[in-house]
Amino acid sequence: MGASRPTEASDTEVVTRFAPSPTGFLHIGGARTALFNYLFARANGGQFRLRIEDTDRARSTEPAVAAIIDGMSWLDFEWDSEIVYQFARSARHAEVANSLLENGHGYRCYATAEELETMRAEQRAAKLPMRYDGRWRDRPASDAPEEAPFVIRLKAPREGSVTIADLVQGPVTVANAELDDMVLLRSDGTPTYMLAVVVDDHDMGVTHVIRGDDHLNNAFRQLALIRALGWPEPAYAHIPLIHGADGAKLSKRHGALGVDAYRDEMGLLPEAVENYLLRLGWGHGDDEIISRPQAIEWFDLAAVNRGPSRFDMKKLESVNGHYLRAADDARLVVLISPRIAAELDRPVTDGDRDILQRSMAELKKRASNLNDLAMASLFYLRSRPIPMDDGAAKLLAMAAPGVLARARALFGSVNDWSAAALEEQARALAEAEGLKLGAVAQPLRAAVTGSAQSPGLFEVMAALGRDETLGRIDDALATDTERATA
RNA sequence: GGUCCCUUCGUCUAGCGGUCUAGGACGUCGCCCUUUCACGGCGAAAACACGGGUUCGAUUCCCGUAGGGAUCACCA
Repeated sequence: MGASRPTEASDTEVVTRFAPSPTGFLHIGGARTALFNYLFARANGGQFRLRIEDTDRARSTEPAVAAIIDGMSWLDFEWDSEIVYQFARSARHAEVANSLLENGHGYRCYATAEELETMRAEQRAAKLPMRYDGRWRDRPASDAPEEAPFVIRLKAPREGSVTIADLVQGPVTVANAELDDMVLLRSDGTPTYMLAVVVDDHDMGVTHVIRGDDHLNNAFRQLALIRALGWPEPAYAHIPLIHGADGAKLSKRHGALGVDAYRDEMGLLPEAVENYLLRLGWGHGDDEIISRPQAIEWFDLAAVNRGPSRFDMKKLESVNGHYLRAADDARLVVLISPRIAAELDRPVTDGDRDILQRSMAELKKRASNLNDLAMASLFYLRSRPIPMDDGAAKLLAMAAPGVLARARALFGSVNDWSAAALEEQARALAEAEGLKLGAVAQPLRAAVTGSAQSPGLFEVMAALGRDETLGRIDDALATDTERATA
């Protein structure tokens, strides 16, 4: 791969990147980092690139790479150019480290791991900050033990300080004395993360590094490397991390889930997750529901809050409910079909899809996620006799004697099987019986839907059709008789 | 512990010296709509962490305190 650059960016074009390490799924915090990078690039007419940081061979896995790409695709964060795999570029990383040896900004360090551990233990005991003491920094090459393994360290400046004009955090200054000479190339010749990011960002033409603020401290070390190399400095934007509801950091070990879980297990829509993530740590006046194009127009790094924000599932669900109601009915039918098939333990037929499609407008108002939507849709598709839940059984038991039977007789003679006509009949019956409409409708709802809650009863009856509706009422009547005679 | 960052309703946020008796959203609680449940509508309770400055005037600027977070590897 050598010094070739995957894509050469022009001097003025904005280039951002999302650089996850494939050690697990794409978690929610990573998704937000990706979103901000994506939005910033698009807002500035620049490029958004994806880099897989797989230099940690022990922890990187192929399925994780697939999961990240899958998550990015689901969220529709389209990246430009090809994906850069960091491990494949290790020769170039080594080349850069060696060039530092030549220009005097790097040096070989022969300290062993045990030696360094002893050094740290002493520092710890003396309550001193734990830093590499630079023991090989100025030693002549003649001191080098023969055939001994060594690492290449950066000869970082020890005087003065560095200030980063962070686009989110504002100016942040750290004294060089706080930083030690970091390892760039390990003794086995592989690059460290610090070296790899700097080289890859440079070679990819990255102009704006937008990442979690857990990297803020790293930025100073990376800047020192960039300066030693004489390369142009990117702009930095360190966005705060997302915390769990308990205020603790949301990590893979602590409650963070992959975006696939939000999709599959929680039944959320990608546009809802995106909207929620956008509003977490960023705001635009009182706006809550913000479309992708609108976000691209409005998004700016300066408005990103500096403190971490807590993840609130309730609000995410609410935003999802909004997008669910706005979603196309046919799309929702497709999305809930697999869930329904699993629940019913049979394939979803064209007829099923047809009735779901016709009922979706009402169904989706009652759900805030696809799981609930699927569950609420089930009663349309169950075969007779449909199961009664407790609420339904209670309604049936408490119904005025004979109303259900008289309603059955009445509907049996109805010719116009439309919601409006059915309602008219029911109202007439209620009036004749001296009952409120609810006293007639509720037992009917129980019989027809098996539940005490459902979309509008007459719409349901119309969607179910005459035969199915009448059959279900008959089933309820039959069990009622059985109970009476038992 | 060192260094760095942060601090407005329970949560996400608006606010960028006077318009703040602090606005919106989620959640919570009422009411309305209504054949149930939702949706929708209306309304309520709910916050500027604390202490000093600066200023005619601080939620807004500065400094402390407290609290929270990040980071200190031949991991990324």
